[in-house]
Amino acid sequence: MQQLLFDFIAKYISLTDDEKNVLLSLNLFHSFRKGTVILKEGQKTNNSYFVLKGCIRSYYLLDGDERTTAFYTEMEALTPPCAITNTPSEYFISCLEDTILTISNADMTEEVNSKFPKFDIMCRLFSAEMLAKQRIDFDEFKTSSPEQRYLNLLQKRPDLLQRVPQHQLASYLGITPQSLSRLRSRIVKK
Amino acid sequence: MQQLLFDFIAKYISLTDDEKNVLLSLNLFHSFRKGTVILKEGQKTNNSYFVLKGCIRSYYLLDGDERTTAFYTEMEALTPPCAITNTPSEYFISCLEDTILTISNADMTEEVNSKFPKFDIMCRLFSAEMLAKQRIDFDEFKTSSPEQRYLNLLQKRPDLLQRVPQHQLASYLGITPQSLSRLRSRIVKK
DNA sequence: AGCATTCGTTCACTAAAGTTAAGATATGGT
DNA sequence: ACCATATCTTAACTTTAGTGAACGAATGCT
Repeated sequence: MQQLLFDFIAKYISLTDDEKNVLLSLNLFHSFRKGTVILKEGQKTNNSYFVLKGCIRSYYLLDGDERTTAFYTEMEALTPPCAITNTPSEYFISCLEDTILTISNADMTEEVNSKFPKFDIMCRLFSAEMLAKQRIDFDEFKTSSPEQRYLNLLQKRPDLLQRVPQHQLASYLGITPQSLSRLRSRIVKK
Repeated sequence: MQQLLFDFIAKYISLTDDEKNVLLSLNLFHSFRKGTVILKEGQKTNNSYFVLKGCIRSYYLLDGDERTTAFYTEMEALTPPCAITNTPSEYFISCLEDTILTISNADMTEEVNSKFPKFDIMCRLFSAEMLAKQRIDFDEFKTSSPEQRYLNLLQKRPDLLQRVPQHQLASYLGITPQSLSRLRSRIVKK
């Protein structure tokens, strides 16, 4: 697991053994069983999560039912907006599978970044990259119909279709489970 | 204009006069007339834009018609995904109004950040903030109907309704101009 | 194994958005 | 002021999504 993290960081900056040891001393690694709710609505946190193995999912509870907005799998990072704005969380995060995460918070980030300023550089590069990715996702979502969005997902993240229950995929696509089921049978007919 | 920029930066880090002068020496400020296309599809750039005054808009050209995905107004920043991935742009950016921007690129960022490492900190904080904002926007978009999205926009960015032609707003909301017109008259009736 | 719950599909019906077209206004350029 | 173009609205029709309900299959629990 540690190596997975170091390999990921190596894409942005190179670490000395000293620096690696500082990271290891932070007790970043955490395991959760499938179904564990990591963050609840209304709860405050300034944690950031980085998925080493498994899958986590963010969802809102609106009118009594869940609205899934994102899935995070291997090598993807999630800092809940509430951690930035320092307000109670608007949504839940739970583990779709047995999952291993790193969990860090703003204080840890500040500490590491002040010891090793190049971490700021990595954070900046990684943030910019995530921002660009998310922008593209959002744009694609806006400019497509539900059917196109499903086909797009089929192409870009076929693993999700295997890992995720269909009703969660549906709300991720911005539609109801019934619509997704219909849409799928429509596609098969073609 | 310069003061607007410095005030904005001051929200994240404090600048010495020396540092301000370095920024001023970079020739960041640019004016454009309404309608000017700043970035074209297929074009490569690694520019980032920050709106000091006016409004710019990003849009795709799909099947011959424009699909607006975002508006950026005062104190909002845009780094096109193509500037991160170093690929040709998938979309256009144009000025909705007479607009004053700062334009910077990756080289300038690297140079300033290496001279004054605290810029990395500002970039990191600002990126994280934008990421959180965009995430919330995306989530709201996914979990709402077109009508709710319109009402939401009315609350959160009423200025846009004044500044932006309706057919551009429609595609920003992910619907056709006809649907927006219909939806509006539906709301008035209630 | 038995039971309850969750999940996916189907159906009938309703509501809303897409599409095509037409007409009315507004806008910009010369 | 004039014309061409862009913009907004309305309407009729088609397609698709939302809703509520029913059913069977799969899943999880004890």
